Amino acid sequence: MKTITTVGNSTYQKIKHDIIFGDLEPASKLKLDSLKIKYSTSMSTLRESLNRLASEEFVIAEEQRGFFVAPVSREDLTEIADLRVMLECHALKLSIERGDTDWEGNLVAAHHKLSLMEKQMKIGNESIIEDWKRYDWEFHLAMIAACEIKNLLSLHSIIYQKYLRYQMRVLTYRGEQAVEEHQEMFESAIKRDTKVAVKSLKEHIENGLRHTLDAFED
Amino acid sequence: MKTITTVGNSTYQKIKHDIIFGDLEPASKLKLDSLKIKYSTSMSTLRESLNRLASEEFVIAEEQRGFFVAPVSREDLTEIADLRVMLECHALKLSIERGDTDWEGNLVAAHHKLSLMEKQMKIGNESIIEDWKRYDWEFHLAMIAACEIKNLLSLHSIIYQKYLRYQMRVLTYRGEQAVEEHQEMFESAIKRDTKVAVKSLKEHIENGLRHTLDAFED
DNA sequence: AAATTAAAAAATACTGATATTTTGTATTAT
DNA sequence: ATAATACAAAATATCAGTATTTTTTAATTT
Repeated sequence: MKTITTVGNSTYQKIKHDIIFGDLEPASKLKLDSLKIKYSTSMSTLRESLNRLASEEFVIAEEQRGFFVAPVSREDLTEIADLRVMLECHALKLSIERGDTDWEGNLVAAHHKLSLMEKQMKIGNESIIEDWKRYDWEFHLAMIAACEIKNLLSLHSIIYQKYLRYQMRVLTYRGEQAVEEHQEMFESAIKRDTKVAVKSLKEHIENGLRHTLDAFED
Repeated sequence: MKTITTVGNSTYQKIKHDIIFGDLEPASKLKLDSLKIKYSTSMSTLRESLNRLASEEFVIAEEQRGFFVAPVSREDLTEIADLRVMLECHALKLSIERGDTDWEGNLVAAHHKLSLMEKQMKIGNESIIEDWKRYDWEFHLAMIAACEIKNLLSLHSIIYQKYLRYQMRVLTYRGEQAVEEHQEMFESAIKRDTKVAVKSLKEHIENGLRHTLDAFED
């Protein structure tokens, strides 16, 4: 992404990325002086970014004691997954009911791109994990995009990213099963079979949760 | 509330209060120089607060163009109410299943205090609107407090406050009906009748939405 | 030796000032 | 008259430095 933006915004995105992809260790102290150097920005700009992240709870702010990366735990992961089921299933139901031709087109494209990535993952190309995860996000977003509820989509986006952090921690590929689940969700969405689509999505997330919990180390 | 806190945090709370209670007009420009004076704080501290509020979407931040109070609309209100139904009903179901003696005790207390306030409102004491709304919040929170899902409670808290802003805009008392709805929710929760409690809560919010939409001026 | 106190070092919270960017206004060209 | 351009004013984004608060370290007392 090469879009020009403010220093504050790009710092925010970089730190968030580093939290999600594990470069910043959960529960670790975020020392302002070090971060100032690492992200080459000034104190106030850095603090603005950290305040935004604290609102979304990627960062914990303790008054007069500074900032910490949000800790991880099995309970938190389980909560996040349950919320994702609730938000994403609700959005999916509405999206299938309301989706028009453009929605279908974008969904077909997103699914196709995700499939290509999954084929790469299958043959063991581990260098594309970040790309793969981006296409996974774009597919899930394309599924629910037509729900037309801005407030729901923005909550979902945050929850999805928190879920992603846990996936990145265990970094094991669920393989053929996840591929089949994506395929089933996709086909039933196109067929406008809301019931099957929602059921598949719920199982997809719950299977992912079990898989991630199994690999999760306290 | 007299708890000592940082300048940043109290500024954040004051601005949020002023947005919710309508002192800061929806969609209006938040000029940094004026706010700096109004809330007697410095630029960076002010900007930290605005960044937090922007994350929660009480404020809209446009890059290089500054900050605006989040606009209001009928669509937004409807979205907020629907989300509140989804989040709060889910939390209530779990809370009733998991609630212990302490939960019951706190709930009884919260309901009692809300009832007292509602009696005051009934006899036309309009000076206590902020207190009344605080007790309404404390009652709804006490209902769902035992759900034990931190992530759910924090999302709900933001959505509730957004809903509250709309209520404060129309500022008309729904009267006896809302009182009865609170009573029914309360009694069925104590009886651990999840089905009735959840149904009452859903109707309570939906009735409130209709009432607020009717009084809402574009 | 353990606990308490006091001084120091380190880190955070905050302020005032500078540098960019945007917005509004007037001038010129079509 | 309308559109495009250039200039001036206003506002935002950023930086560097000061003031508090917290944490660490060491000394003192019980």
